[in-house]
Formats: sequence, structure tokens, C-alpha cells
Amino acid sequence: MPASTSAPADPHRHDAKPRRRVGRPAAAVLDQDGITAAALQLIGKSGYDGFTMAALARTLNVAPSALYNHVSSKRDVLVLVQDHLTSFVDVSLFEAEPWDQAVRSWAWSYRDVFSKHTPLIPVIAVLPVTDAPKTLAMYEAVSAGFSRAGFPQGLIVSAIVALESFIFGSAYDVTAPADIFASGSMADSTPNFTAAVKQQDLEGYDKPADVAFNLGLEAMIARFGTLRG
Amino acid sequence: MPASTSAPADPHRHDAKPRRRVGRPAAAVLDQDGITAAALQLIGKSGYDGFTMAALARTLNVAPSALYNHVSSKRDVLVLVQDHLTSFVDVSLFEAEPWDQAVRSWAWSYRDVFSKHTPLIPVIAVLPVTDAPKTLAMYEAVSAGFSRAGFPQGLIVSAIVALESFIFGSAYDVTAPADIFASGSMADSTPNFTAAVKQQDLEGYDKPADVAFNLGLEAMIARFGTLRG
DNA sequence: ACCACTAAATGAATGCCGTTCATTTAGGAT
DNA sequence: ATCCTAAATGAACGGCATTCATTTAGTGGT
Repeated sequence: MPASTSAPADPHRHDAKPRRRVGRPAAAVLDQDGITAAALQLIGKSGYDGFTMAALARTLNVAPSALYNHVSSKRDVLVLVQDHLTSFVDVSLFEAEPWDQAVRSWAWSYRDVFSKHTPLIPVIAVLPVTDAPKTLAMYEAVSAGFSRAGFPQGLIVSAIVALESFIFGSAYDVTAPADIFASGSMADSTPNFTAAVKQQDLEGYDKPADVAFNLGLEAMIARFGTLRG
Repeated sequence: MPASTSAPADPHRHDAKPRRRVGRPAAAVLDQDGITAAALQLIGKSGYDGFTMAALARTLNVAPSALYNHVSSKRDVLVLVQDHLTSFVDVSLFEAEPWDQAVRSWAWSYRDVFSKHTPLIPVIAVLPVTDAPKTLAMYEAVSAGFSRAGFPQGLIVSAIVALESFIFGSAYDVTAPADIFASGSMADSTPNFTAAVKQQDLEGYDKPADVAFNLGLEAMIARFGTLRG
């Protein structure tokens, strides 16, 4: 126990600040949904660097320690945010369109959502689906689509994982600086690469990241398409 | 050299408090290579959680602040480690073997190296190649191989980036817990996905991550192969 | 109408972290 | 011999996530 336990609270507080409410409020100020929404808003405004438990508590007009009545850790908050974001991924086409169109729209929207949230990727990649119900729902929609399209049952999960791995890696790529491949003073010793960078074909896309994503995604769609029975 | 090196074996060292040296040592104790080696060893022993500037300094018998004469931040150390690790990626086949074999061995070894170092991935993905000479050398070897194999010049960089994105995402996948897709109590509401997980075909591989990696990689190799002139 | 119980808040304290800084000094350069 | 500087020290700093004893508002039971 801390040393201060035996001593009671200091009796003469001068109350420099307006009197603070202590104890239970009229109704619970916090719940997981509210925390999730506030976290998402805070991340949008301050990024993941500015996303601290203290800052999150401040936007909710609450002491930082109060958060721990509703979540068990900061990581927990990130899981809530992750799962919420997943509901913005478009799986609607898996019910109507042809398989390849469905995969395309799913993959692009998945990448776009998480390219603005790359710090979540290490969390997602290792997170049991049990802890993320909306994410599980997404998998259900996608695997149902694969199944309906005649994809061999034994390969469905592996194919989804392969696509997802590509999507996560590509999400990072979106955030890379434009001049990431500028070889600078070392250009002399890397003639092949320097030339390849200079002659890169943008194929009408805005950003190099989009060209690479399209290239890899279409390769997988084409190849996986041949596996359907 | 460290203090302990210059003195043979101090006869009566209590060792709890070694004699403190102050001021400039006989020769510089630290340099970037030594820091990189120590960092790599520390990460191997304690993982990325145990990798702190204080712990790194301790293994080098140096005060934490001393590190900052040679690196500008912890991130800087991670960059050094990243670049060093890249030299373990196998690019040798790009000089001899057929293109598809070269890509295969490069991709598998790249994934294997960084699956043990996933916390570096956010660093790599955004790092200008100028700051990582060995990484740049790898790109040179790979792009030279693509070029020699008759790959269209304008697509080389995009193809490499697509492969790399897939490799990084797959590296995370390797670290995922085995039961990540166990849907638990929610299995009833996700019949398709639950069935797909249960019937997943391992195709003779040890781990699901390997099946997915093989599937995605072969898709890209097959498709990209058709682009060669 | 009372009361006991509990969920949910507070704020102080903890320990760790990366990083900065004034200070010191060994030893190569002039 | 003297100067200059690279490279070390250790004490600080501010920020972080998290824990804990304490307080109290409202709920459900009698």
C-alpha cells in the first residue's frame, strides 16, 4: 500500500478551482459507445500521437481514471475504434454483383478506411475475431460471397487472409511520403532502381500507391478467379 | 572501449558499484555499428517491449544520454536495425535463376526476416530510402533482376511495391495467434465463416500463414510473369 | 420511507519512458 | 605545451498509462 493511505485527505483545501462534482452523477457519463465516438473524433482532430488517455478523458469532461471503469486499457479503446471503423468497409456487393466486382470494392474501401488509421493495423492483425463483432460480421459477408461464387471451401480463409495482408501492407504505402524512393546522392550506385523510379508509369492514377494497389489486387483477383468451381 | 575492457580483472570489485569513469574514455565506446549490434541482440533477448533506450545503454555499459551523441532518437536506432536486417534478405537468385524463382526466394526470406520484427514495419513503410543504404541496395538488386527478366520498365517499381506491401502484411500474419479466427459464442450468427475456418485446407504447410502467403505470392508471380516482354 | 449496496466518478500517486542539458575530461591537432 | 572538441556523465523534465483509496448518487428490496 502507498504511504499516504494512513493519512486522511488534506482537510483544508482552498478550492482554488470551482467546486468539483464528486461521486456518482445523475446518470452514467460514460459508456463504451461514447468512448469509441470520442476516441474517433479525437484521433481525427489530433492524430494518433495526440491520442492519449488524458486527452480522451478531457474531451469527455472526465478524469482519466474514470475511463478505466469502462475499458481495461488504452489498447482496449483501440480495439473498439478498430471494430467501429470496420463497419465502414463496403461488403454490400457480395450480395449482388459478380464476385470480382465485389472483391474489388471491398478491398479498395478496406484499404481506404485503414490507410487513415495505420496505427491500428498491428492491433487488428493479431486480434481474435471474438473481440471484434463487427469485424467478424465482415468476414461472414465476405466468406459467404466467396462461397456463393463457387470458391473451393478449403481455400476461402487463406484467400481472404492473403487479400487482407495485401490490403494492410498497402494501407501503409498510402501514407508514405511522395519522395520516398528518391535515391539522392547514392543514385550513381543504383542505376537500375533510379531509372525504374524515374520511368514509373502512373497509368492515370493520382498516386503511385494506387497503381501498385491496383496491380497487386488485379493479380490476385485474376488468379483466384480461376480457382472457382 | 568500455571501462571493463581496459582493466583486466579488478581484484576487489564489489561490482555493485563499479568505479565510475568521468569524461572522455580512452577511445570512443560507442558508434552506430556497435549500437546497432547491441540493439539487435537486446531485441532478440527481450523483444520490442524490453527494448528501451535505458536497457540498450545498460548492455553497452553506458549512460542512456550517451547514446544521443550517436543517434538522434530511438526511432533512429530502429532505422539502423531495420537497414541491418535487410542485408539478411536473399537477393542472390536475381543474378542467376529464372525470374520467378528469384522472386519466390526473395519474398519468402523478406517475410521471414521481418515477421520477427513487425514493430519495424511502420518505420520501414514510411522511410526514405536515402536513410537506409542497404535497403536501397536491395531495391537495386531486385529492380535489376526485373529489368533483366524483360519486365516493362514503367511497372517495375509498382510491382515491387505491390509485392512488398503483401510481404509486410503477411509478416504480421505470421505473428497472429493460432485461434485468431475462433468465432466462439458467435458462431451461430456466422455460419459461412465458421464453416470455412473449420474446413481450411493446410495444403501440407505447417501454419495457415504459410498457406495464405503462398497463395497470394503465387498469384502475383503468375500474373506479373505474363507482363514480361 | 428508509436503507444498504453498488456503479461510477475523483485526484493523488506510481513507475517508466524518451529526451535535454550543463558539466567534465581525454586525447588528437596545431 | 596548449587548445579544441568529441564523447561521456548524471540529474533533471514532462508525459505517459495505470492503480488505488475514497466518495457519493441512485437503485432495488423491505
